[in-house]
Amino acid sequence: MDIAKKYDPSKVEQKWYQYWMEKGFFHSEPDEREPYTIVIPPPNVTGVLHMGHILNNTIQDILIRRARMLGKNACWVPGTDHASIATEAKVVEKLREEGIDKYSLDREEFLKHAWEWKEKHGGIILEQLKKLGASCDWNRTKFTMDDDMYESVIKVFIDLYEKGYVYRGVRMVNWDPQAKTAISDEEVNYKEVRSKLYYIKYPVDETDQYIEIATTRPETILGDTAVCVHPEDTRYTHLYGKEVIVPVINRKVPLILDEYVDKEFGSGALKITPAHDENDHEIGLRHKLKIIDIFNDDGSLNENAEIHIGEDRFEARENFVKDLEKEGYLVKVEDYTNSIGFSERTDAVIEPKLSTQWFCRMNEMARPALENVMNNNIRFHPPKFKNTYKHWMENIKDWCISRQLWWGQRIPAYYLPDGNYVVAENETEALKKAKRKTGNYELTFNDLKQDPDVLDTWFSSWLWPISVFDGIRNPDNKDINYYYPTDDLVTAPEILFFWVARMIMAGYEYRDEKPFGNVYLTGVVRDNQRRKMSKSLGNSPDPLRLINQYGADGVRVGMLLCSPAGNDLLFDESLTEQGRNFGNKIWNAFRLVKNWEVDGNIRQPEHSKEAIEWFRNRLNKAIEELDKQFEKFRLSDALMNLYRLFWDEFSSWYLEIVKPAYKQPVDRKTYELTLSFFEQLMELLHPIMPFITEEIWQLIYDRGEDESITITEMPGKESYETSLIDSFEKVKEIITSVRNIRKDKDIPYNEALSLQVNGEHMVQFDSVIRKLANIDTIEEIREKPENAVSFMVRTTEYYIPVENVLDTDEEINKLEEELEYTRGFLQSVMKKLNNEKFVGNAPKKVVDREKKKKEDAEQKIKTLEERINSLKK
RNA sequence: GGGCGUUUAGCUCAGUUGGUUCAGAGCACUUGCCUUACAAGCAAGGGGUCGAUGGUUCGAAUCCAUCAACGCCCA
Repeated sequence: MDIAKKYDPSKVEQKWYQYWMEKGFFHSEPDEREPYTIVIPPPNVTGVLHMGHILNNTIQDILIRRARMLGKNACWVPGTDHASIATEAKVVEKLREEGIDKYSLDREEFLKHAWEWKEKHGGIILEQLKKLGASCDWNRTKFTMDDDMYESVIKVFIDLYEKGYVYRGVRMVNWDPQAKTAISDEEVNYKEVRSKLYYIKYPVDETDQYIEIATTRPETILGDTAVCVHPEDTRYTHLYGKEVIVPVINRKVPLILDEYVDKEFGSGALKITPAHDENDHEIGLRHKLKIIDIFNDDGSLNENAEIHIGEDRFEARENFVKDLEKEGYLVKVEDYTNSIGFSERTDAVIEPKLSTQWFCRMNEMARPALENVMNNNIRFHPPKFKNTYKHWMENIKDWCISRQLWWGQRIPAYYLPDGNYVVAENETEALKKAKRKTGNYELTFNDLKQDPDVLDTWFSSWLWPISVFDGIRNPDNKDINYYYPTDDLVTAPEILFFWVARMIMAGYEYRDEKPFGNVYLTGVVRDNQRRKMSKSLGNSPDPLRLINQYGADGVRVGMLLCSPAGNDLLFDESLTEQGRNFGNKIWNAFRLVKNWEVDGNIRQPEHSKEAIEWFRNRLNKAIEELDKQFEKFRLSDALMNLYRLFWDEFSSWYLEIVKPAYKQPVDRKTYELTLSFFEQLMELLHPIMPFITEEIWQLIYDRGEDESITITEMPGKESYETSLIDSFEKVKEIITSVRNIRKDKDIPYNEALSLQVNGEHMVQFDSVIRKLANIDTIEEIREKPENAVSFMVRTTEYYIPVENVLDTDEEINKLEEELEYTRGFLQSVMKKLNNEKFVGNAPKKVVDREKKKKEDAEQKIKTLEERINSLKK
């Protein structure tokens, strides 16, 4: 067979992916097998594939492929998320480029553009995942705005409303003046910003005194409705009951007392702006203060501000400071660093704003969600995230679920002319309910006005593990009953609360059951300088370029090489290169084996028989380890295990032993067993490197029309002998020592040597030693030979007789070094054994071990001493 | 400010309930090899007082306390 010297993934990968798709290997339908289910964390329709997706989906694919090969009915549901804010922003931007203003369109027209945009760009990531080899059940692809998914969300909203969990309320929300919508606390990024602290004096009414306050936001002075001091702050006692005059606009406001104020900060007096600060708002409620909202939705000042009307908040700040200065109210300005919230979506500075929004009460739903994580019904990997989760769940706040956008599930609340409202699935239902509620049977559709807002995107994705199987609308259908709860969820810790926690809540609320058994939290992908990968830094490699360059298998291995669960991973392209090199190693090992000429008439050499016996045991040990590693989600370790098994044990030891001499044929038995090992290795590796393993698996034997490694059975563990594996480790040490002596003494490999043994020695692998170290005879001796170099493996002494090349002094030096070390070692062992407390308290097993160490060391010392003496003669 | 976490070889990380023959791996590094599967390779080698201090223990990388540095989350 003619096989290329270098493995070329690009030719192979497309071929097999297409084959898998044509044969429908990834499709799942409920049957009598045990299900294994993963739902994908739906990527945004706005996004393109980045390294985070590569990591996340590589892991999911490994898990799902392994489950499939373990005989489970594996179902990986793919899909995308409508990402209301991000997508709407993109569509608005696109329209603007075309000269269209969003507000010149009505809702229906705008949504038409949004859907067009989604159709065009929405599937990009999913298509890219195919290049990675993702074995999703593509027939089940879902989108959070599909009709059935949409209906599920509305149904849940209504249900929660009727249970009293969903309510309308006035709250201080995080207002994004650019997107003109409220966003949740989780969508606000706080950053340290260098700003200014302004010290401003307010005249006290009917006196000639002033009270000084400090603020970073002087423009909000225009909305001040009080000045507050601490009740224990004696500096202001004489001013109790007075009024204070807001500078420039001369509004009289009360001086109030509240313990919230920090006496140490600035002058100890605080201006109170209930409409524009969360804490001020609470103080305002306590003291029944007036609330003056001075901002428009876009962040410009409105009439309530009295001056600078229409100016943007930052422009108004500058101008108002000039006013203050001119009129002598500005005391001083200091540089100041404070933390300011920015919108995750638009990066605009968040404006705390009072508004009426829809909220979802969390306390009741949080309880089972917390409990079932703490008691390990749902396991987090790594478990350290339980702490973070607990902290969050115990301090959970109600969830603001309305967004002032058009792209998303529209809130099913209908307002009546009298300000009342009803919540219903559709207009017809709403009208019925409205008539009943008001007793006014004259109402018509024209009297109903549906809430213009849509729901937070997470309010649809928290149902994902249920709604992809239509479990909200049809709670007893075949799919949901079979696939739910799903098995594993793989996601980033950044969305532990946004998404994971809420899915757990929805799971218990709507199925009375967890949504998944395990949550594997991946790390954050960073570059080798620990910087987060981001578009703006340009430090993220393009995953598709990497796949083209190194192959999907190479990228998957590269990604996994740096992926301990939950830790940040420092990705570097050299890792992908290492992945590619591993593929090439596998390929060349295959070339070697496949190019052997087989002769059915020759006998199987002894060394091959021995090697096969060893590797069979070694392989089964690895399989056992792999089972444990997968059980604990230690995927990096599993990869490293396979990497070393293939590279070191199989290629460097096993193949080197069974490899026939140049142009010589191999016996049939060895050939067939080697192919079988190769096949098993490919099967074990398949979940991690799906493409190259399929290619080779198909070439090892002639395969049938519908066969594939993808659906073949994973090799199961058989028993193995640890002692045999350990004996072979000694053999490796012997061979390495001989190689070192050859190198040391400049003895070429093709010059055969003889080996003499004094002490305990297993003859089982002697022919392996003969072959790999080029030894012609191995004999046991009782005396120290002359003219021989020696080495020790454990307690056994080995000699290689050499003529003329023995440097006695050097040999003695070497032996004396070893003697000294062994004596020191014995001393430390004796220290333990002479300690009565150790012998008395330590377990017998440990003490026996020390005794064995002592005996071994003593024997070794004796051997070394004798050898040195005989050399000195 | 509150909470959580991390610190082991040049780098990235393992290290089970404290106890195998001086703490392991991968990469990087050093040396010798274009040996007939693979230079994207082969053979060998060096490298760590386990962040610091104190304590518990016969015994500590592992348990406890304090401190330091870094990171994340919340405010």
